[in-house]
Amino acid sequence: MRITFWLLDINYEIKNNASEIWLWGIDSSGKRVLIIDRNFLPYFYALVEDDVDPAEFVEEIRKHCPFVAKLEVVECKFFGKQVKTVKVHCKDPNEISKCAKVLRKLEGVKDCLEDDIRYSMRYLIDNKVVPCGWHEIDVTEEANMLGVQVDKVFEAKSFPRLLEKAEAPQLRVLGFSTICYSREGSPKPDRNPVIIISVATNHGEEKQFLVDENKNDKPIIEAFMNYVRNFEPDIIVGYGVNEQDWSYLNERCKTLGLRLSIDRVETEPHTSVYGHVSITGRANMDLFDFADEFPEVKVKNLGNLADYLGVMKLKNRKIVEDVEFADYWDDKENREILKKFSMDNTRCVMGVVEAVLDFAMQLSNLVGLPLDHVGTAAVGFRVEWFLIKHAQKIGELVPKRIEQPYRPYAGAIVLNPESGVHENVAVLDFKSMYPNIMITYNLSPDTYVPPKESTQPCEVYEAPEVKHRFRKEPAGFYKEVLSYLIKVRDEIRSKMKTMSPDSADYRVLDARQKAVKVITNASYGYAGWTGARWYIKPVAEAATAWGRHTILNAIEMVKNEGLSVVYGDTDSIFVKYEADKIEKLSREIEEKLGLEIRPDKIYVRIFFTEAKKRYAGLLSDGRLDIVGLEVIRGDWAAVAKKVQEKVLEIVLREQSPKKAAKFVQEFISEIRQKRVAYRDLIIWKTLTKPVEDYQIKASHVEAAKMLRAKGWSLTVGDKVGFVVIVGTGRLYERVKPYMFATYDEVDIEYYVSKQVLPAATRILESFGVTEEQLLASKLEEAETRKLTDFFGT
DNA sequence: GCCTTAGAAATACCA
DNA sequence: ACTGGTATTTCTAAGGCG
Repeated sequence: MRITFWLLDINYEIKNNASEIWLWGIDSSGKRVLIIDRNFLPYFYALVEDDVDPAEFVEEIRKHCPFVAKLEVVECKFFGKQVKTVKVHCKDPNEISKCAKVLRKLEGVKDCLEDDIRYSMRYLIDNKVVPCGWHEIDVTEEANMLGVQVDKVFEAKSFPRLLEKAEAPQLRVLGFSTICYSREGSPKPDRNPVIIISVATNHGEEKQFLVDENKNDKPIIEAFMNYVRNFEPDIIVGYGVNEQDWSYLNERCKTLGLRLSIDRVETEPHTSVYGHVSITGRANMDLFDFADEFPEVKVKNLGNLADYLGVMKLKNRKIVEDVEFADYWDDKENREILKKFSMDNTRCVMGVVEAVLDFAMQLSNLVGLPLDHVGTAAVGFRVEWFLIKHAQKIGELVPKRIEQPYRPYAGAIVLNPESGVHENVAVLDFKSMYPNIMITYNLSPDTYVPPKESTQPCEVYEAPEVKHRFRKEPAGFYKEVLSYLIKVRDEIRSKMKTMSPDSADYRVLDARQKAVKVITNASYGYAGWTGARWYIKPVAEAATAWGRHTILNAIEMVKNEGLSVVYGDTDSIFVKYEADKIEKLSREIEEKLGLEIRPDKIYVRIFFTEAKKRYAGLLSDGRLDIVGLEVIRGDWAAVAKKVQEKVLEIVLREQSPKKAAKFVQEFISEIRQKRVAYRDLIIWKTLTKPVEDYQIKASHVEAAKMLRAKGWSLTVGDKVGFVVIVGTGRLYERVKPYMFATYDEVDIEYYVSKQVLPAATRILESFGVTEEQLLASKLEEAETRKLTDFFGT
């Protein structure tokens, strides 16, 4: 019989020394199915020396690895060159690395390749099976002997065939969040109970599991497990669950003599590659992994993300800090607040997952990593899996990951801005500059010509400055991949133009084009990453060299046309706007340099500081665009950011530096009267390494140490929020974690002189306003007159 | 021992 | 744990001075 299914999760099992692929999916009628494929052998490649005949060598291999299941002589490409290999199949995936290790030492074997590709990924790639995609397959039904939690179990009788259909089936989504009770810092699963588990489903159910007065959490964890098993979710989602909740629940269950069983086969959640927690038969999603998609959110916590995405209708909901959980639980009235806080967290989870699920599924589908892997995989690995998928298609062997030494190379050009205010400035942008350079000049690991090799000049593209050479023919690996991505994205976007933005199809396509964009844009960075399997420094170095060449040529052409260039960075040129000239120029540049350039933004008015990468402009649609300045930095107190934003508003919209200066004076007066919110004084900084590893004393590290002294554990990547308090000595001697300090302790003058003033001055000094003038009280007649004298009345 | 200062460390941004 | 280019603040140690 033939069925169609949408792939949710994949794992493998070893039964009697043989391997089985388990495909978890949803069929076209909405049934949950498990399809077991027993017909796929794991394998790797043995690359043989040039003087060895692989056909004869097969016997030699069998002698050394008697347990191999099958040997095959195969012609492949490796970095574009034809190579002879023996494809070595084993019955048991665990034997792959052992066998490869033996063969590597064997004379006549150059190397073994692809022994580091996991069996389940091998299956997906070789059979063109894609997660979050529809397939059809011939199957026979078999008895559900293991009591697996699905409607039907099948045995595969063919390999799956990919279908076009893009839309996902109706999935069952369950979100949850937990609250633990601890009086001595971070909760420890061996002694601190889980007191609240809040659950919600996409069927609109909400449920809260609360401990009794003895804080006995065994019953609630059991009840939670039962709830999950009854609801049978396809996706379980939370925030920070890979690092926190799952391991805590697992450990806690051990302490309580329970088994955490929430999957479809009665095994415990287990940590897998990239640190994601795998729940067999379901997709475990950690929304924290998608927080990076929203760079505007500086402190990446659930509440901030939900607020940014506008998913919680309730504004000003009470936020309970971790340090307060125990106190809130112990207080009758506050306990209600804590309960609501927990339930709201789960509601936030449901809201955020709604906002990112389409994207996550499309990313999974595009790069080929299962939904639960793709979030935790770093950008480099997402790109790499996409490349591996393509390599298989064209018979290119996947290189091993080799630890490479870091060798820096030159990057892009940034022009010095013409500081001050300019009217009518257009930005000419090269479209996807690096990917298009890589396509145009065929920059790729398999087209690179090493310096030793000689070529005819007409055979190769030679990069300016660095002189790296790349064959013009045939099309390189990167060129093919990138051309495909760019083409697909253009197709999607033109299709979207014909659709209603409210339709479900539109949303899916939008998620798809975003996923494609992410992978396209990361490809240059991948090429220059020493950890990449296909790392070839000259590829990245040539891309930036062509980039510099291109932008410098374009600037030259702009100037020759009589237009003035006021700024430029990497792939953009800011010019005084003259509509007809710019249209003509774009065409000429495109023609001459072979790369697409187009006017992107148009600023009615733009302000440049003296510094590069820091400016603000008023767009023709009325929006204010702020770049690089304190307003958009996450490591400045909100007071400074708010003041600077307002100053920019006044300066750019009303063109009145005087009014802006007056505003700053008044704001400083407000701060000094402590009339600004305490939370606006918090400064957040990231711990980029373990606390002990810092070479110098830093304020956020000192604050982290204080938190640690009270039992709160912090890890690399955590943001530490602190305030500056009154006292003497260095700054790092005058900070406290914000939840440990009171408003009375705060050193207001620090915020005036080191936060608000610098942020305001950064803008206003260009207009002749000095710090002294900003500090002068508006009531002081003399100072006001100074300002008036300066600007006139 | 105190003060100034140049350079390193640290962070977060732009493209 | 994708790249290089850049701005900025704070810390730290060296050097000058008394």
